[in-house]
Amino acid sequence: MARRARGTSAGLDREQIKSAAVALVDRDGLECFGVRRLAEELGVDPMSLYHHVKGKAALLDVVCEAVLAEVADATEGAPDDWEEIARRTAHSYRDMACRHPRVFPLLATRAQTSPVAVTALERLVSAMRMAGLPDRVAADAPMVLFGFLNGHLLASTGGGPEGPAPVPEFDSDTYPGMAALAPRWTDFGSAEEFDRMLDIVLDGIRARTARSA
Amino acid sequence: MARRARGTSAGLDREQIKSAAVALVDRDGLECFGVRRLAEELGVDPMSLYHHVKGKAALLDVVCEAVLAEVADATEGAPDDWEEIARRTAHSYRDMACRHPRVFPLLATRAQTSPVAVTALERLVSAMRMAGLPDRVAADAPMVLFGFLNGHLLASTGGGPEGPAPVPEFDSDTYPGMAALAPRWTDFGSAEEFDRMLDIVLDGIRARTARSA
DNA sequence: TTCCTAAACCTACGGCGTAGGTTTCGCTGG
DNA sequence: CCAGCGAAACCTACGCCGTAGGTTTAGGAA
Repeated sequence: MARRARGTSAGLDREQIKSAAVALVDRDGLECFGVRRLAEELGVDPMSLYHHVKGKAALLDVVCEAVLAEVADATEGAPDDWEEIARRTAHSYRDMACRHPRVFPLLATRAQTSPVAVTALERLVSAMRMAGLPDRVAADAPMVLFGFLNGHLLASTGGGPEGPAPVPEFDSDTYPGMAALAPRWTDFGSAEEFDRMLDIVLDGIRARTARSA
Repeated sequence: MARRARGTSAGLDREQIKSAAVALVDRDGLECFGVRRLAEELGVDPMSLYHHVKGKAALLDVVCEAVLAEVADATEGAPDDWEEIARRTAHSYRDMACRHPRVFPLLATRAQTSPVAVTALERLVSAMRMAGLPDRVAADAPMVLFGFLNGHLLASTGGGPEGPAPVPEFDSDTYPGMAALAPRWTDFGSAEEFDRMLDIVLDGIRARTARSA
């Protein structure tokens, strides 16, 4: 890397740092991510980054914020059907996870209270209440949904673009049930599997609504 | 720490290392965990650990294995009702997560193919098939269940014994639905909330079973 | 023109994981 | 009884890491 004279501007700004950070995590993973690596990527002294971002933790926050923003407008112009909104949100969230499998563990681990996350929740929650779902269900449902989404996508993206580890074989003597079902798991991580599971979760919300009515 | 002469035995063994590692992560968290720290805790040279465990990654594997073993015999002597098995497994899993909130992110992030995990799954899956659930549902259901468990417990333990961050307040103008439901979220992370959500998931599995019949 | 500030760079520190080498204890075969 | 050998410990050293604190300079404000 060509060195820069001391007072010379490197033209750094937050936006540039943000996209470089996302690209770096996408390419090399969280393990390798660091201030020095990112600085090298940008052709800049590591310490220069501290003028724009507080430190490594703040950099990771920025990365989260960036990928979460991609999922923001999933329900733009959708009907007011809460189930349709839930489906679109879930799909949009999954698409993001597939685009950034190495960033996703960061999202699932941290509590999401950023405006974009809250806005998406608000859209879903208000549609549910509008449809007459009891508050109890409308409050629990999004938690179940995002619990499932985070857990499943964490497993099915496997923290990398190689996708999840293939389901192993099971000894049919000690694990007869597992061995019998193994063929059903060959599509682990696929869109079809995701849709089936999402159906189960939404079925649950609907059933719970019916019960409490 | 008192130094030991070079050939003197420190009486290290895998079991001792394992429990010390779990205790260290429980106390100080994953961030601070490291070979040197653990060695200091054991009153031992860092390099001595390498005689028993391959390295840091293997240490974390050992920690996972240890806490997962705690959840092994949750369904000992349970009836063959798949729903009861699912409930017991879920509760036992949650108890473990609450006991080791700082270890849990490790579990949720890695694919679980260890014998104890497979055994627990086998118990659930075979009960489902015995009860006449279609293979399609019996295959999907555990994935939904553990997806939900991992995602929700990750969020509700918040990676530390302080529990999750309290749900923030919402501006009732921009987020009317969220603001209205906020009182319902004050028990976030509680056992009651967990049971309600588990009910929703099990409702979903039951509903899906009914539909495919 | 002069000065100030923002943004860059440089140096240095303590901590990390771990590769490779050295020392000593305790067992075991002769 | 003792030679030798392997296991288990220790020590040194290397190259990373995050970042605190200091220095330099370009460019705008007075």
